[in-house]
Amino acid sequence: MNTLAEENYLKSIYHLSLNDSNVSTNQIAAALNTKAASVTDMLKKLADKELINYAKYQGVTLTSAGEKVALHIIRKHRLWEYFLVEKLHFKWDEVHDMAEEMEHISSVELTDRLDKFMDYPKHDPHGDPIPDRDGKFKKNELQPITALQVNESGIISGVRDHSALFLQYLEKQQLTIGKKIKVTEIIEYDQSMILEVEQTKIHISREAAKNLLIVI
Amino acid sequence: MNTLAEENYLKSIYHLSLNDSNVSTNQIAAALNTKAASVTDMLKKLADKELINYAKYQGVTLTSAGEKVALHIIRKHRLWEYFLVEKLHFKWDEVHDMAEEMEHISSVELTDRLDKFMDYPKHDPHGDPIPDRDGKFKKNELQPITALQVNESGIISGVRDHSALFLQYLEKQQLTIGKKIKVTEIIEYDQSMILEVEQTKIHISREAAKNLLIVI
DNA sequence: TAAAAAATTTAGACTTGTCTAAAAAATTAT
DNA sequence: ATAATTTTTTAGACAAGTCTAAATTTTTTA
Ligand SMILES: [Mn+2]
Ligand SMILES: [Mn+2]
Ligand SMILES: [Mn+2]
Ligand SMILES: [Mn+2]
Repeated sequence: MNTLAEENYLKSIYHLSLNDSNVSTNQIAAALNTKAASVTDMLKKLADKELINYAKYQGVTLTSAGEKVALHIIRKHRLWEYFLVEKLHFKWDEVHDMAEEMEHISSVELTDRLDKFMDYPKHDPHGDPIPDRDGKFKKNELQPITALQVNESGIISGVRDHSALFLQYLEKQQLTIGKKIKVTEIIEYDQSMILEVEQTKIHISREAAKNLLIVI
Repeated sequence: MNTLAEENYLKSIYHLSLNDSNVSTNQIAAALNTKAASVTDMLKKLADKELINYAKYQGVTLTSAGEKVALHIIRKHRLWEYFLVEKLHFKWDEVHDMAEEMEHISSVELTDRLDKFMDYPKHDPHGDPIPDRDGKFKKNELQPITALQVNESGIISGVRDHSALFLQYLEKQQLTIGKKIKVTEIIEYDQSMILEVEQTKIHISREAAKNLLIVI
């Protein structure tokens, strides 16, 4: 059906589309660790297959066929991440690269049975929503904790940075999905925040705070 | 490390080696549904990587490095087949093609944890032994039921033909792994066999009998 | 609004894995 | 032991996906 490379391009375009409605060649090249010239070549192929809308120099958007493919890959990625953490007991910072391979396993029946086996999880280990077999999911209404004032609270529900380094840092600070946090102080000098999590106080930089998402 | 194509070649060479010590170019081409010329090209690459012993026109054998790679792929193939049948409740004739994709998932840690998750199964759904992480496994001492005389018994433990058609046929006849069978009659005319399985009599052709393996 | 800078595309090349057709080697038959 | 047949390898080509360098277009700056 679609090649591995095509699938990876569609997935990247989907993710980049969440921030910018038109995705540029250079953005895709950066995301996929490749060169702009290679991206241009692939965009022509994807446009021929009517998976993207592409006009030279104008950037791209996914067609609804392309979005469907992208969401199916993302569904598989997140289901396998959930499997790896919940069934095989990997840590949340260990599963992304494995899921990058597993998301390309093609069987739809397998995907649906995996979903059932795990009792239809709604979110992956990083708090990202898992699309159902039709590609539908509830959009997370998450905010960075920098949106909170002193004495306001929220529940940790996602991350903006998925790097192993950040995830490990959060784990060490007990700042994991589902934990309730309260802002006890915002340091005026550098806007860093002091949080209360399960009776302990934790000091995090504004940089980290921007990447930690909560539901209020 | 090794490409998907390289892995498939090594696996085929391993399987063919079980019947013939030296594997020919044409045998590999037939097994992989490709052309002899393509095989020759790949054999040169695998020989350069010291995964096979290859001398022009002489056929090939795996080096011990090559065998190690092949056994690791086969380990993954059989573990995933077991997973698909035991955890996701697929039928034994449905899992092979999915496992052909899943066997290329690279993480060794994932493979070992999957093994543990399923409590270290020794055989896949078709009765084939699952190599451990060092590539070791007990060689099955199986015989086709054609080796039995009238009134002799055995336990169904494997198949020689893995096609969905044969597996579905066996399933329908209740001839599944673990069942005890007794030969009640061998028809002189065509050597077909009448078996007793759980109080019922089943008539199978010699052709089918040759592909059904038992332990005595 | 014209020049400079940045982004994007084109041109041409390379790698992997495949193919067909032709040549060479090995095997089988007479 | 030679001829015929089969097997295997070589030669040359092609598609997918990538790259560098050069050309083109768009955007920014002055
Ligand atoms: Mn991930
Ligand atoms: Mn994730
Ligand atoms: Mn199989
Ligand atoms: Mn099997």
